[in-house]
Amino acid sequence: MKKELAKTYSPKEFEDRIYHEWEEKKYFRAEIDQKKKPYTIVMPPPNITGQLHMGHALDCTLQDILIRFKRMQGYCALWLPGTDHAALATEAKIVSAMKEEGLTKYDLGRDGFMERAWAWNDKYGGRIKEQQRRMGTSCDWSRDRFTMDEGCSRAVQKVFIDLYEKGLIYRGERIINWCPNCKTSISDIETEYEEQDGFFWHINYPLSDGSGAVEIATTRPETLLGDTAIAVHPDDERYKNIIGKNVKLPLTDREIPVIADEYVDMEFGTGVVKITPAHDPNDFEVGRRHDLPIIHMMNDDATIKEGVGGKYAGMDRYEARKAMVADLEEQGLLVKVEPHRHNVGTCQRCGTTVEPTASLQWFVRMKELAKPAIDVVKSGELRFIPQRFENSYFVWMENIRDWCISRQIWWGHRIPAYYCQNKECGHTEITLDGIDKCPKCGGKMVQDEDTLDTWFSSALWPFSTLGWPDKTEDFEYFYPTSALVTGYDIITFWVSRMIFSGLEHTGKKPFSDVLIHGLVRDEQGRKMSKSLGNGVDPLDIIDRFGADALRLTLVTGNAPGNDMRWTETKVTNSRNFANKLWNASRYILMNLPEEMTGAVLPDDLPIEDKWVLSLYNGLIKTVTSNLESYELGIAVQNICDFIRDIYCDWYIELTKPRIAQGGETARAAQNVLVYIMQGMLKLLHPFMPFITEEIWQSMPISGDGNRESIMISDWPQASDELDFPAEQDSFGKIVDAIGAIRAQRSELNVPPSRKISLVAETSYTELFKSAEPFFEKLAGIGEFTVTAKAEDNGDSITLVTDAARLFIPTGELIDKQRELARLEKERAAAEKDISFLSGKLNNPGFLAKAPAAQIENERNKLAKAQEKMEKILISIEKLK
RNA sequence: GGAAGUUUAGCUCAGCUGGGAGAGCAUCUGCCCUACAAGCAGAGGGUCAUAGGUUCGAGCCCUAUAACUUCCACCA
Repeated sequence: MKKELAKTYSPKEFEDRIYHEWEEKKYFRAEIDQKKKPYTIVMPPPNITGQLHMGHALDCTLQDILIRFKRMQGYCALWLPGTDHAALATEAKIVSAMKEEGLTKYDLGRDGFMERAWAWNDKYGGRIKEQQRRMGTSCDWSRDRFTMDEGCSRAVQKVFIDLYEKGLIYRGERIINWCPNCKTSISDIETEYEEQDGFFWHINYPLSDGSGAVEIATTRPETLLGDTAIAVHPDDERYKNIIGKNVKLPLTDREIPVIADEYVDMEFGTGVVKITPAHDPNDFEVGRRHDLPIIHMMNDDATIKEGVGGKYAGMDRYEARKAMVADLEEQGLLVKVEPHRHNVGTCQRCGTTVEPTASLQWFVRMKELAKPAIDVVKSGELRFIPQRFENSYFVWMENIRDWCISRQIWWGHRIPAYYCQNKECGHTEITLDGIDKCPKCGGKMVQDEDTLDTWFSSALWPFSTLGWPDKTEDFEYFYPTSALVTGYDIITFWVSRMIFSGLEHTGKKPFSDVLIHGLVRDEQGRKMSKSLGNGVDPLDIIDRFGADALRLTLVTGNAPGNDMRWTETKVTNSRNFANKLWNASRYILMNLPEEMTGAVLPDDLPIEDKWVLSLYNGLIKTVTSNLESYELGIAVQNICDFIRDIYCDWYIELTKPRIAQGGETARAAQNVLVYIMQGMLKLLHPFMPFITEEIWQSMPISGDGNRESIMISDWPQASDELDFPAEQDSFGKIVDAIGAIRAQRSELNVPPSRKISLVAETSYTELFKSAEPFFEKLAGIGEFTVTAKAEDNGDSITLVTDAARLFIPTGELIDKQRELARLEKERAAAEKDISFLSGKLNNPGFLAKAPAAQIENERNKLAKAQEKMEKILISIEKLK
């Protein structure tokens, strides 16, 4: 029912209220309807450690736009929300919170710690959902999921077992990245390399036969405790004679062999490499080829191990390095120290320098899984928007290495592997049900202590959330999902893993389109980060400007995959636009008759109504196609431009005289005003859901829109009945003429309050005559004459459009020179046009090869330019 | 070392498959015209990074160059 709009736009007054209404009325719920087509988006689950930041706000906005658009288009639209347990990130937070109480996780034990972790989830898991509600997210909260809830956990276990049975998961000793602070393995992509200044220590390893020493160069001298060989290139003439000999390993009493391996680069360093299989990936491979022993020389906290470390045992790795270098120097084995800049791997979570370590871990064999995941994108069945991101996806997938999925932490899905404690037997059993007795030997079975990489569960998100592995109704109906919206920063972590997991476990791609967005940066283009303190809090922006303004800001002028800079003036602009729309609506409502119940377009409409309807019809087509091709920024630009420039600045102003006049003509205008307003609100609704709903509910709504909420109204359809190309073109001539007069008035500093006379000479006399009220109202014309042939006495200012010559009599003598100069400028401009266009049309190549429509178009432009030129020339002649 | 992106008005950025360069902000001018000064009407401002090429026609396609950004790999 119609209700009053508040005097000023203050989103605080209605945003929360409207959201609750929507939620109460269950508009967000996707009820399966076999008559409708499904449209599904699964939300990238935010971490339970987090709170809403600009990245989420952007992510949220884009998804909400798509889902609201599709819902209005008549799809059964499901947006499925949820949260991620974020294994290591969360555990680290809990551990550090406990530290303040003076507790470690070992004080609590595994069960006690898990209790805390679940309590943490209860406390913080819900927070971000409240924040998302404030953004206006229309997701189906009844289907809310968590990566560690029962269903998702079951999917994880099932996948683990399936992969194991297919031989795609194995346990083995490999070099992994070990974080000595988090005390867990991390995967390759969780390791971030940063360039650091370091040194090259040149150390002499004495030959055991006393025939001299071999100089090696290393950046990590402490690892020599784990050396089990030194290597040279087999073709290296310098060292051929020492291959097979032994060297004395400094600071120890061990002797190790000199081996030959092609891995060694003769050009680099001294051409001799120390081989530490336990602490370097390449050395590990060399060690395997040469069957070298693996000596672990560090504990899990990166202190030197008892037993191998001698006097250095117990020291931290850097402390040991210092001590060892000092000792080497003392023994005369240190040849030299060179500064050296190199890349050092650090832990993505805590920044600690990782220690590559040979360790017994679980891995997913990736080669086989990667292939179909590459093919599905290559074939175009699954696409990235923008497409360029497919490139890095391919590069990563094609060079993929096995994925280390076991983590030495407690918060996560525990690996369903059980090991027989009987050393003779050593049987491994993978099972969903706990098992304590070995099926082979009857010995005691103990479950693997480790949990799974957090991405192992998020990789299953598109189907685990829909009930898989059960063939639920949801899964059957909504899967595969339609679009995935996420930032380019997690394509490898997440998107790629969902793709191969979906294909492997469900036999189908998990989604069709991946819409990639960029990062929201600060005003100086820096990443928003906690350490810099340059983050902008979306909630603060919502408090001050409203969620609609925030959303509009995030989507305006942004193209897929591109970063954007955050500035507050952008939000002010968005808020100003909202205010504009608000006031336009208020104006319309103020002038509507009480009894009006809906907008009905009369059969017989004046030209300006047809003009605006025709433009509006074009807008529907453009915006719909923009949205369908993920051009969200362009779509919203088009909508806003129309609302501001066409609807407010022109059409409302055009109808004011009619409204004031009252009667039939006013009634028609009111109907058109409301009709288009409804349509604009619908088009804008996905972008600015709150304000459009608030206005919608205050409007007299009829027809298909006679519903209680814009959210569930139908998306506007372009139609031939709204298409008036002739009127659109004709009225364009009036708009041109008024524009020309306004510009001239402004140039001459004629105040808007002062009426001027106008004589219009045109062949469109009827058209111009009928437009008199517009000239009066919008161009400040007092006396208005339209004629097919004007008496040109040379005492008027003459404006020329391609449809008319417009004379503004000055009353007194005009400055002939100045007027001539102005006309001369116009003539030059017209001449430039003509020469450009006729040049084009005289070009045989253009005529032969350009499409016919293009040629026709250029011909029309030329004809108009020539008409205009004729008029200008006449005026110049008269003036002279 | 490999790859991708960016370079367009003073600033922030659009510009879909090639058809005479756009928006917002900022600047300047004039306006409180009963929806809106969070506004209205105008104006100025660009060799589309550089050099070649393809084409009837290039901001857009190709090649090279420069600067900046990012991702991947990682030689001890």
